[in-house]
Amino acid sequence: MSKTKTPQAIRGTQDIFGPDAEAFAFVVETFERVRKLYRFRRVEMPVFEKTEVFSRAIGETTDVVSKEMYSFEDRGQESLTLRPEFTAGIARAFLTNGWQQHAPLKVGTHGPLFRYERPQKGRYRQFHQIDAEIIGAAEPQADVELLAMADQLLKELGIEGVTLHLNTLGDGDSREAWRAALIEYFGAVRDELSEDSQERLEKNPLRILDSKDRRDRKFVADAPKIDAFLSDEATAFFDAVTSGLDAAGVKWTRAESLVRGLDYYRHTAFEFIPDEGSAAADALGSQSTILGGGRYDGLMESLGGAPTPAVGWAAGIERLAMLVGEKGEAAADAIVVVEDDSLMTEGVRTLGKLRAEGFSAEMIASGSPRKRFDKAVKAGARAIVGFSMQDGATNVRIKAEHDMTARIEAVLN
RNA sequence: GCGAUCGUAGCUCAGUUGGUUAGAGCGCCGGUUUGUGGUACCGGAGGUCGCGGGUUCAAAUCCCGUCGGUCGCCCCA
Repeated sequence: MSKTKTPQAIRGTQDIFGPDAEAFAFVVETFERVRKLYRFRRVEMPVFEKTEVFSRAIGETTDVVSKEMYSFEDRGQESLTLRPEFTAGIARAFLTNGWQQHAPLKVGTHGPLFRYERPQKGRYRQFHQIDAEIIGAAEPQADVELLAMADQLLKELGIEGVTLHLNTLGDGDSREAWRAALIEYFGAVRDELSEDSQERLEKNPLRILDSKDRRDRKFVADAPKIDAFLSDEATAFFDAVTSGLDAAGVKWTRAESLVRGLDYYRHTAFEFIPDEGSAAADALGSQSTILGGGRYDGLMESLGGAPTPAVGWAAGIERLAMLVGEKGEAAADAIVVVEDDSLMTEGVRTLGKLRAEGFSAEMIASGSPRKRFDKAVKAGARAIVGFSMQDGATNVRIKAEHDMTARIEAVLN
């Protein structure tokens, strides 16, 4: 006789339950409410796409594409990939569904994403994001609206001690010129850089700017600044974004070394980051960004579409949930206690009536009859309806908060 | 991919330099007690000490491997 082994959950996945699940739901519900406030339309996207959707949109050389994707061949020998982010799929949908007709299109969504990474605090292999995008809007006003929405969301979630870090990467030409200057600057001191940054020099020199290594940091301060390479248009665009944010009452701070990891970003780049020493920073460990995004004017072309300006952001639901505090499960409006099994029918009938009247209700009718009422008391419902037998007659007892007693009686009669 | 650390009942943990049948609290189930109520007492179920090797007369305890958790690097939300 061999015992069947219980399969383990896959590494980096979570079974979210109890207070964590409540916090998760609170984040999603708040996002949905704010989304409607800002008139973003809801979209539901596929969880997987052709691999090229991501490899072309995000960039072959990025870590996400080169070593973190869950890719597989389906039965038709097509290479598919579990979405590591939302933006690429939404861009693909915009092109393949003719959503150009709705431009400027504001959409929001949320759901699971997949990245093959080493799990740690606030980082999972299947994780969840909320996501907002404005597609087909070249105006800086779009950036402002998107950021105002993010800012309000965080406020409504009750998250404090978080600041919007804002930067511009300029247009394509500005970005390339800056990149070349950075390679030249850091290349001159190559041997003094950290091993990681020597590698970044080849692959993604912008990344050296936010290296945590002390050996790199002393050079970062004097590195070429993007501002010196911005075209007049790019400067004007960024000015319009910042003055718009001020007008909208969104606090921000300039972060000259803020860059984004994915290739498609242009102009505005931003992250909401907990302030140093804040409770939020402690709660998040080394995962500092809770919401990040930017403008991705070049993305549509990489997918074979017409040039289409767009901005978007995404935020990790798990990370936000860690910051919203304990969310207890709500107590039941009523608990029906059947203290004698012969009264089960009465109990079931009453339970149905209560629920039909909009009371959240559950029944306790198992275990030791004498302990059932105590269980209900412990569960902390707003009202308890007890059915018991006394001298051969049915006895109904209601223990409830003041106004509840009358309301429950009204339902029972 | 790299590094650190941990893995004993459902949960939180104890288990002395390796040495009888591995323990506690909480929770769960049952009984008694109380009786308009979250009481107290008694009893019970529940563990191949993550898994696999090794050392030893003897391993929860030491060694190796592996899987998993946690935290950090990288990367990112």
